[in-house]
Amino acid sequence: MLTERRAQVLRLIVADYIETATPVGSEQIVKRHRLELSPATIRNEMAKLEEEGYISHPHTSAGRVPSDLGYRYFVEMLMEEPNVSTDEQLRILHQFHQATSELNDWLHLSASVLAQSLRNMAVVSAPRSAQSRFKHVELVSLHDRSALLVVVLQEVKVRQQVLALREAATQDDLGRLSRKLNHLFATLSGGQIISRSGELSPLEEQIAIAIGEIVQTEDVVEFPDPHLEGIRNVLSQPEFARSDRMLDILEALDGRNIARTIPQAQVGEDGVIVIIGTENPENVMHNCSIVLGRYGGASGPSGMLAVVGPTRLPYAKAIATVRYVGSLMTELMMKLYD
Amino acid sequence: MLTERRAQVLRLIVADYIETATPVGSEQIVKRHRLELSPATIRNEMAKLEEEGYISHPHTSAGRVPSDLGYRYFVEMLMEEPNVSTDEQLRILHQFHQATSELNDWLHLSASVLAQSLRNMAVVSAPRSAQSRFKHVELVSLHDRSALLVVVLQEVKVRQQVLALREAATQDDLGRLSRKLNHLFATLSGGQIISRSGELSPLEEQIAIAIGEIVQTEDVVEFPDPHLEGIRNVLSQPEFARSDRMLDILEALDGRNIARTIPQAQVGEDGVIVIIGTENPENVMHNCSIVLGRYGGASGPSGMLAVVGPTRLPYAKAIATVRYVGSLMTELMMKLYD
DNA sequence: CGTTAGCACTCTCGTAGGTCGAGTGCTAAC
DNA sequence: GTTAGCACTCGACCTACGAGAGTGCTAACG
Repeated sequence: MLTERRAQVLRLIVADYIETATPVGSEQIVKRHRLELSPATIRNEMAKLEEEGYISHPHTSAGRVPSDLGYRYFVEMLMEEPNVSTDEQLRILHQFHQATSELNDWLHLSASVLAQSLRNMAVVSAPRSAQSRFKHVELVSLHDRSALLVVVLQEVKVRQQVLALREAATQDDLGRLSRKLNHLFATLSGGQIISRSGELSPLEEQIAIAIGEIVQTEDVVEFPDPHLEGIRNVLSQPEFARSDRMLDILEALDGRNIARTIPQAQVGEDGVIVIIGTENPENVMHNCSIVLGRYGGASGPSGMLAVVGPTRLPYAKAIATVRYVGSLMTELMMKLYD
Repeated sequence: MLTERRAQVLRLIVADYIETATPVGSEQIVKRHRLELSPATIRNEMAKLEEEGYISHPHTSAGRVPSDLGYRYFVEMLMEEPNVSTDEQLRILHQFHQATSELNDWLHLSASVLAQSLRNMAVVSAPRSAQSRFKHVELVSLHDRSALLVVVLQEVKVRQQVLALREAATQDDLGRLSRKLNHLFATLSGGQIISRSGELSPLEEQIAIAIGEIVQTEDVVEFPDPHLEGIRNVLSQPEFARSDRMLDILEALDGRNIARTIPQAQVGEDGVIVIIGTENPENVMHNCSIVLGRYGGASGPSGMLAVVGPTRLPYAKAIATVRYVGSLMTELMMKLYD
């Protein structure tokens, strides 16, 4: 536990560093904040803070930089969590009102808003249920032996696939078949659908299995259809000025493998969790932080939204904004799908 | 028109520069290719080539670098266009065989293959018709007053939208309605659908208009759903080593506004066109080249595939590979959708 | 006349040295 | 406990300099 004054010094170091991105020195700190203390005193406090691991030296004669532990302490104990300013709220609301009723559109929009607001990167995943369930199927004839299979899931996701049919079928045949399967499979899970496919005719069985597999794949994907926005914001941060650093980060994100870099921590109903630098098991993320939230009702499908940036992240604003945007998304989802 | 020998010198300069990315000097060139001439002679030829604008000096004492005009001459007159090597063909075919029958999947795959093969960036757009036409609609009830509208277009694209219904309707109502609209609107364009919506009941009209708008938006988009792959390849090229250059390029691509950067040139049936550096009207692309091809049958929906990289692009291989992958895609499309 | 050897010149790049300024840590005094 | 004073450290920036690559020019050669 830090003494009051020491904590304040830490707070100022973190705040200044987040703002300026340059190591902060003892004299700077007293000047900027008109402290009643001399730089020497601050230096003493800094020495203690460093001893305890909250800050560190890039090299002998540079100012101090918060360590991951320092950021953690800041987030946990020092930061006052602001509400999103009214201006900002209006700006965001305004953008949300332009959202169409297409799921992907507004996921994209949310990511975009977050990224812009925080001048960092944002990731938003599509909603996902604990277990996805079948809702509706439709078969559209393409040729006498091929058809487009369109599956709608309970979470209002639409999946599609072209099937080479085992036997020829007209659109009428397919219409009848769809109706039968819709009736038979309503609200079933992928596994259940597959296990019941044996009792059907060969063609029906083929289609049932295809449907079952589609429904099942949804269960495997952790963060479905992640929308990524604002990579450029992150890359233009000074910590990535060196181009090799840039490439490292891009490597981590390029391959749609963001899922790996975002730990599947449990986020409570309205909670937002913060993962700082080395707290992330993934190596490439060791100098990045993540502010992770969720949207969607307590039960039913829910999704993830996150802000990703260098550890020098404006945590307070990020947390508030993630929470705010999350709540807007929840609201919108309720309105549209429930 | 260049003399035979001068053209050969140009050819070597372009080839070497594409390979090594460093300005090529007169002595280097004779050594590497065991020419029977002295460096001095080459220098004379180089001076002429520079005078005529085919190559240039970065500074007084560096080797020569091809200009856009030089690349153009190379592509037009000097390059022997290789077939894709058999190894490469096999590698690509192998990857194509893993494609699922989902349109987006294999667009993605194609982009990925191109990017990997050429170690540059690839863009592949979804197929698009001159005018898109309605094929099938399905309404899935979500609530008594909201429904998911799923529209299938003739090009086997699926579009979706959540609708707040003007009046309450059960799934049965919606099923009947879908069947009616399917019958009524088969193979119509968006405009036609909208113009016929007046004769319908209010609810039907609402839905018809929504469908019409969905179909119409397809006509506006130039390169629908572009799949972008291999940004990292391009960014790790030495010409983008400086991080500000990287950001410039990312800016050009990040915002899904690739369409602007790729001129909508007419690409013939089996043709591949090459856009070199400043030939592109878009400023940001002034030190990039594009090798642009198309896939799809002569009539009916067709799409675009392209390789994008620095002007120092392996043109010969790029053209061959774009052509090859394009033909595979055409084939696959015929098989699946026709 | 085309080709070539010779040579002075130019420009980049890497290295080494030198100064400046910001910041630290320590000591001693208040 | 706080502070002034001070020596010290180290990166950032500038300059100088030599090495290396490459050029352009001139004059000689076949």
